[in-house]
Formats: sequence, C-alpha cells, structure tokens
Amino acid sequence: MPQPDRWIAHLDMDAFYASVELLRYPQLKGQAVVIGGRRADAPQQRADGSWHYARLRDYTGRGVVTTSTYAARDLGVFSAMGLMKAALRAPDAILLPADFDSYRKYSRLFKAAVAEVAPVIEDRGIDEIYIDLTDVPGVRDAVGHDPLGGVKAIAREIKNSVGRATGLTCSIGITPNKLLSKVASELDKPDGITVLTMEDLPGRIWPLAVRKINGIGPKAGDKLVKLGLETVGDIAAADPRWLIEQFGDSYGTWLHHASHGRDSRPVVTHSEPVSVSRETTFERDLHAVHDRALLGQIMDDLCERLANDLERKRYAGKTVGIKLRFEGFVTVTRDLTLKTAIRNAADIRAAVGQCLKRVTFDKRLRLMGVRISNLSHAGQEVAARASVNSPGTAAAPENLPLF
DNA sequence: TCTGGGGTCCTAGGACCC
DNA sequence: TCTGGGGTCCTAGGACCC
Repeated sequence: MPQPDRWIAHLDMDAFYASVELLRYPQLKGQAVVIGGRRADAPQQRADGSWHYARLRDYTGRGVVTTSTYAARDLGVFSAMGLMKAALRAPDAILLPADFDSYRKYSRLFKAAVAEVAPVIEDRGIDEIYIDLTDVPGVRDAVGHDPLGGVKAIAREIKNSVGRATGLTCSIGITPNKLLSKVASELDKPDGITVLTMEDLPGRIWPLAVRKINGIGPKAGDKLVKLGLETVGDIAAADPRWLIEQFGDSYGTWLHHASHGRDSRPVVTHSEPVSVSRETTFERDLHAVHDRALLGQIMDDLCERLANDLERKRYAGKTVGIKLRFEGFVTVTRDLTLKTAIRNAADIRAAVGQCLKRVTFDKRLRLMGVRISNLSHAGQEVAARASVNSPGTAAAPENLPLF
C-alpha cells in the first residue's frame, strides 16, 4: 500500500470547558451541565458541606450556551444555543459561569503535552490543534511494514501525554491532510482515534452530511441541500462546472476538491494576528439619544480594554473600526484608516468618534464593538500621542447624536 | 425563546496612481 | 469625437470558525 506523503493529525479536546469544570466539581460527573451566561452564579458550598448550583430554569436575560456536557447534549442542549431556549429543554441542568483564565491554563498544558511528542503544531483556538506527524520518528520508521500501526501508536502516546498533564480526554483524527483529519476527529468522539487513508473516502466520508466539512456553514449547507446535494458524496458526484455556476469560481472549485478529500494546506506553526477587537452585547437594547451617556461610557470602556490588549501584546494599528448591532440583529461596520499607527485609548476613542458620525441611529442598539487592524509591532518608544489624525476625506455632514 | 465574543478570509466597488 | 489597463489601498458586508 502506498504511504501518503503526509500524516496530519487533528486533535480536539472533548467538551473542553465543561470537562475543565468537572475537574473542579467532580461531583457533577455524569450530570447535565451547561457553561455560559453573562454572570451565572458560581456554585456555593453550604455550612453542612452540600452544594448549591444555579439551574438553567432560573436564568433570565441574554446569553448563549458556550459548552455543554454530553449528558446535557442528550437533552438537546448544544453550543451557541440561546440560554432561554436551552432552559426549556433542560430546566434542571446546572449552569456554571465561564472561567476563561482556567480554560486558557489547561489549553497551555495540553498543547505543551502534545509538543513533547510531536512538535509541529498549528494552533486552532483554545481547544484544538493540527499536528504534522510526518517526520515524527515512530511514523517514518513504520514505512514499509505497518504505517497505520505506527501512526496509531503515536496518537495513543499523544492522548496519554495530554491525559497525564491535564486529566482530560481528547479525540484525534489522522489522515493525509487537514481537511480530512478535521472530519475524522469527530467520527469517534469522545476519547477516540480515527485513522483514514484516501481509500476510506467513499466508505467513511462520502456518506456524511455536507455540513460536516469545515468551510461549509449554514448558508452554503442550506443551498447545497436545496440543490439536492445532501452528502459529501453528492458533491463529489456533481459536475465541477455546475458547482462553479452555482457557487462561483473560487468556492465552487473548493467544494469539488474538498468533496474528493483534496487539501494541500500546510500545518502553520506561527502566525501574526490580523486584528484585535472588543465588543459587548447589552442587557437591554439601548436608545442612541435616551441612553447616550451610558453608550458613551460603554464605548470609553471598550476603547480602554482594547488599548490594554494592544499594550499587553505590543501592537499598534492604523485602522480603527466600529461595529454596531441594532435590534433586529442588523449589523453595521465603519472603518477609518489613519496616517500613523496608534495604540492608546484616547486616540482609539477619537477615531471611533469619527466612525460614529457616519452611522444613522434609527433603531435601538444591542451591541457595540471596537476593532483595530493594519497592525504593526509597537516599538519600545511609547505612546507619544499620535497627533490627532484627521481623516483624509472631507468631514461627513454633522450627524447627531454622537457619543 | 431570538441569536456571545473573539477571530479569519473573501468579495466587490471606488479612489488613485502610473 | 467616448474612453487602456494594471496595481494597490480603502471600505462595507458577509460567511465561517472556535
């Protein structure tokens, strides 16, 4: 059997946030637990030693499920679901507040544990990574006799290392590329290992729903199904010229390749951030005039936090953008590119003010955000305030209210 | 019962320059 | 006498992902 030219692993931590919480509250093992909510109450131990937990049914307000345990998923509660909807399905489920500091700590621990076994790692967020196993000794050595066995042994070694370092389980998919490995890691979850070669494509990948492919989201998924393409195999069987007619040159071509399991993207071990942002959804929708002072304060605060992030990460940026989401979920963005890179809160706030002038406020607001992009490494020389950068274009007509 | 917060990448039109 | 062509930057929106 020909050996693929690469072996790429995708490792996904099992129900990551929920599993980290279970390390802290082991008595909750097996129960329906949901992480999420703006300010859910942390569990409290009573004088008699028993615990009091917030329940989903008691939650009021905005917010979504961040993660749920497998027991909660059995009740129909999944990530990104609104908490009020989740409460209808699982009123007795326990609700825990998210503790991102803790999740980041375990994220560092599991990645370091993997790196001891296989060092070529691409970060894909807090709970998943790609790993290039091609040049790991146990893999190369196995060429000729038992390549799949060699790869599986490495996967077991990685899982053991992660388990020792964190007490957590993960699922691993290993295939010739990132696209297939991402799918494969889901096929035996939790705590599984799935190794696939190109020969497994018709049997294991083609029967899957189109949405299982990373890159086919809600919109493209709906459109494919409406066109009669429900499985990955349906896409693979479609005429590529027809796919291009339906989805455009770039996406149509990609769909064709993806459905045939073709993907040559490398594992990227280092990347620079493109943008940094902060945003917040309000407890209630706010009125641009009536709540003007409050909105101004919230925006001051967002700029302050963004400036702190830039300071900590040692970046400055030339393009400042705002994001506003109105009632009805209509989202508007405005950008302004300055002549020099900035990083402090006052300069960001001034640019935000310019952006705000170009927005019409005819509905209540539910979210505001600030973003900075066009990033450069901020030098050691600090914060001589960039001279007030006026936009190159003529000033927009005065447009009230402005906060 | 409406839908968090942090990101990346792509598209498309217009400005502007050579 | 009606009309180039390419390249790059900027802006706005949208799809998608964790």
